[in-house]
Amino acid sequence: MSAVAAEQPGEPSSRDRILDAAEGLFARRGYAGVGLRELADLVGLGKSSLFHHFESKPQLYAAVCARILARISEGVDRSLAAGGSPMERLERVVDDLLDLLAAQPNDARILLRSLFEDDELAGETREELEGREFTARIMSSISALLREGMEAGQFRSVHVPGLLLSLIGQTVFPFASGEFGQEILGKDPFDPSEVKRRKREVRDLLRHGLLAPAGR
Amino acid sequence: MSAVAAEQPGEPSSRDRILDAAEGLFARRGYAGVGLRELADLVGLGKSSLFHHFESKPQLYAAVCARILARISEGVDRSLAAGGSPMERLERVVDDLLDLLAAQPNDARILLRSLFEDDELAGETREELEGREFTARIMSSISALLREGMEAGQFRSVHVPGLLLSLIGQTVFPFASGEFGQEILGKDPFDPSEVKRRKREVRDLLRHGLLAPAGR
DNA sequence: GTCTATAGGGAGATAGAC
DNA sequence: GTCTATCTCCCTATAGAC
Repeated sequence: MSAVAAEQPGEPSSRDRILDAAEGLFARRGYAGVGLRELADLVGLGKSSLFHHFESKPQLYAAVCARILARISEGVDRSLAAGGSPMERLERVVDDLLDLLAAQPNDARILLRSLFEDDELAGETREELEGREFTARIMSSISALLREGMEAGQFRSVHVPGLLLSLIGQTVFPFASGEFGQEILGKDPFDPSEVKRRKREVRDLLRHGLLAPAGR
Repeated sequence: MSAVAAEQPGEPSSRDRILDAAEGLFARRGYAGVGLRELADLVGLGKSSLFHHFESKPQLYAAVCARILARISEGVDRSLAAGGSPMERLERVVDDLLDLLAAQPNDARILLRSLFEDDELAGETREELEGREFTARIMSSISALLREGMEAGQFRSVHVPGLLLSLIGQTVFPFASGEFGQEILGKDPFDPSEVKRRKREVRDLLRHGLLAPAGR
């Protein structure tokens, strides 16, 4: 079903507990800021045991990123499957993505952080290739949707790649902005009422910024 | 004139050369990913000499951030000073900010990265307080502009803090997205033609997403 | 699959000569 | 204002017992 092995609900494997803990640490302090000693302590293992589950620190980081991208890619696939007009599908993708980012507080930060670390991940490990595939899949799905909406005349003519970056900035960034976002908003960006508000904001900007004049 | 001491053009001081080099390194690898040894080598100094100019690594980092925020704050002040309708001023602020981020390739990354490092900078150094003041000044200026536009009836009714985060996502994020942005766009986000395109994109989204129906 | 022990190196920071 | 030398600590990773 998924590229990540299916797991029965029960007690999570050591591998999964390591991934969970690493995700939180990497989100807070970034790749270089996390020590394997700290991670091992958090999981309740000896430091060396980590190397039984992952070859190296870069590979562990890539696995954390790949798992997040897999979640998002599957979410986007699900959101797009339900059908509807291009605008209906786009709004559903955005809504569901915001719900997903709100439910997984580490995702937005790790995603943005990973974009900034061009250097670290220069390898060709399985996890890294997986992550790149998921990214490509997500981007091409949404690009296709935008092009379809333009061809159907529902969207005005826009530069698709540019709009993709704008959308990421509007959806992912607020959940990664941490204390800054909290201070600006006056409340936690992850608060359900704030998530709802953001959905409305993005939707309004899309409707008035994307719909062709004929559609208004 | 400015909170940062005025400097004659001539050969830059050691302090400035350290700040310049540190800015580039922090942008590429983040706070924890940069070693002072590497920084010292890059500047052409011994590692210990850095401590003559800065008390500690966190303070150096805060100084780098404060300098960037000072540049942006001054830019925003200048952009707002010229007058015009709220929409004209908002568009000018955005245009000038995009020009500034394009001209200073490290700024966007360091700004976003610094938002993610809630932990590291818990201190109360002069540099850090300065940075927070600049941030507050920038945010309150733009917030006031948005509120003025709403009260004047030129902007539709929006949630000001939420729109602030959206604007940051649309303007700052693309310049921080590095190789990812380059791959999506098919060209360097810092390329003049792409900067021009982004100005147009943000402006179009603002015009069609912000203007009150009566203004259309 | 987890552990202890350790290798080999780099980190931030300080002391004190020049 | 820059240097060399050094302190102490932590890092990733490996070896090998259990």
